[in-house]
Amino acid sequence: MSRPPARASVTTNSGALDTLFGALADPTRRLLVERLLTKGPATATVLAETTPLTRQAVLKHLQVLEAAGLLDHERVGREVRYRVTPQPLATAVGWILDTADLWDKRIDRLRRLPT
Amino acid sequence: MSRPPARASVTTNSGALDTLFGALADPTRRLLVERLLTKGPATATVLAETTPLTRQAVLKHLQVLEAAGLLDHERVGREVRYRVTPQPLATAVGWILDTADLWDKRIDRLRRLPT
DNA sequence: CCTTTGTGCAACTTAGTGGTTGCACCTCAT
DNA sequence: ATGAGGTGCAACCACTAAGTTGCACAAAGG
Repeated sequence: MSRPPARASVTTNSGALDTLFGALADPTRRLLVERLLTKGPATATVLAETTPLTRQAVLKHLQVLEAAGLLDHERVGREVRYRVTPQPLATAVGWILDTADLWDKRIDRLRRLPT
Repeated sequence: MSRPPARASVTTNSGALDTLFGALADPTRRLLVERLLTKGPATATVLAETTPLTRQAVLKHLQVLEAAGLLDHERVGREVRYRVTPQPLATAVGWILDTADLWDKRIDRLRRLPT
């Protein structure tokens, strides 16, 4: 028999947080987000100049960020300009705060235990 | 010449956030964290019973979480009990809030542009 | 002491990720 | 019309990640 490799996800309501945290897990991607926030929208080619990476690599990162909802793009002439859409960050904070809340409840429950 | 594959990270001050967000990017791991928070500390074997996964797989996840600083463990008899240490979550929120702050500044800067 | 229950470690498989290269295609300016 | 700059797509490679299996070792309890 031997249970077949179970690579499927365990939790059901997971997708969004997966891609979101996954996108933020890479330093290059966080850098790109910060870069886009401080210096404003830019194209993949321009962004690539500021990193040791190829345009293609940067582009892939931008696509990951966009899939996570953190970016969107707009075509101008022959350029494609990427821009930050930081509202999904609220989702991440949401989960973290909920989790922290669980922790608080737990502390609380422990506190009211009879010693 | 052909630039050799550059797999090194781009940003320098990255490690902690990398492992942290990376740890949170997996639904099983988030589930384990929540599980440990609601039901209290537990061993890998017990946790494995509540998932379709092997003990070994669960153990690996626990180790990833621990490497991210979200867990620690304590040996009792022949058991090893894992427990949540949620203070690194503050780090994650920290980065997100800083980033959101950049965004706010940007909005602000745009707002005070002459139209 | 011996059996049971739990942990620890290593090898292996498969899929995913981060990166490169090469080339085709579109847009703008001369 | 043609050349140059920018984008898009696909193939490919190396490494990591998520899972499995198998087995050896440690601690409790009869």
